Amino acid sequence: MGCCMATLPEQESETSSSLEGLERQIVDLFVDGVKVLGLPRSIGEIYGVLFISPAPLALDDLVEKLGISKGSASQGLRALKGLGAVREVEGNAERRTYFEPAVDLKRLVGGFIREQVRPHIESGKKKISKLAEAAREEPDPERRAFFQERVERIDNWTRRGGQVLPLLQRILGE
Amino acid sequence: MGCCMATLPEQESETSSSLEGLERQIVDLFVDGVKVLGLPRSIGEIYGVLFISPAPLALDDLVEKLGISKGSASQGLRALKGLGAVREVEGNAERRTYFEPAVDLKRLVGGFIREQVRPHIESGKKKISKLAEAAREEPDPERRAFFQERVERIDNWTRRGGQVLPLLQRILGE
DNA sequence: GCGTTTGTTCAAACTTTTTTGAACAAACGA
DNA sequence: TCGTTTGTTCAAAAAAGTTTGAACAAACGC
Repeated sequence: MGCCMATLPEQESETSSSLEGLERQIVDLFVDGVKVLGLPRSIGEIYGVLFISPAPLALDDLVEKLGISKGSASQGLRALKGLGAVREVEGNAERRTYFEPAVDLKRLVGGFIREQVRPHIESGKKKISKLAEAAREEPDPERRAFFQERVERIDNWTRRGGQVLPLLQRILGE
Repeated sequence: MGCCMATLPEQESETSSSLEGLERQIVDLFVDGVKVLGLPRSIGEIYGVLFISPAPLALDDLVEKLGISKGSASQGLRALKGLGAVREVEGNAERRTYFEPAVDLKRLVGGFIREQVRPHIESGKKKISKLAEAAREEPDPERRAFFQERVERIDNWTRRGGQVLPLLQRILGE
């Protein structure tokens, strides 16, 4: 795609963001959304602007629309790419790269699980096996039984968690 | 971004706490766990100590074991009660109140969804209906169609999210 | 009443996370 | 080659979030 589409000369710049009604509302919604997921506000802002933009946007568009620094925009885009929530638009002749949002829930949820959830489950598994070992070493038999029951319970939790994730993705994927 | 990229720093907590091996490991595990859920570390510490304690504990026990302030312990317990993750032990003759952890996953997940997830979904619904209205007011027909498609998509996401939650609870409840 | 124990509150101190912005590098055309 | 455009990096500043601790209140026994 050539340049910046039909929407045109964007009114006055300056003084932070130049978002108009609907855009502002969408951005706020996504900011809330990513906060719930424990991600920084700039991630929500960037995704929001891309989500409601009729055409792909470049880094500088985000800087201007949101009134954030280039550094923020760059890092935010990197994170969103990592989550699979944003992709670079292929095959535009220009030098600068344009981005568009991934908009299907399956992909978004999948990326979040892959990047934010799985790593914690993995590292948790290691810790749990160390726990089981520690519990076995308790000398008092009554306390040992109690500890082992508790460790076993945690182990069950993570096992069930691991089962739920693929199911979740399947359901959301339709 | 404390959250967006790969693995965690795995910090050991260190303070004037009197936790011994297994307790320490459990507490660290829960600290990591609640961090993933976006809750403060003291919540994880308190729940962890209660979880691995063979007998209920009172506020001052937590203060001593964890080396945290009374204020932290008080606030942490309040939050955990709100989540349904901890309950007061009934019918002990003493003046001080003792606490024990809720240990079934269904209850824990249910509390988290009720306290941390649902409120956001609710407030999101209101925002979405405002969004739909704003989209309808776009004069340009092409842009209007695009905006409406996007708003509709968000609406679908939340609808599906709302469907998944009870399902999740049912699966984890066994 | 008084002193003690138990727990809560909330402003200030502290900690952690996020954002900024200036320096840098790479790609391109002239 | 050089100047311009585009984007990245990272130390430091700012913002956000958490914990502390001293003041306060409530419940109890004496």
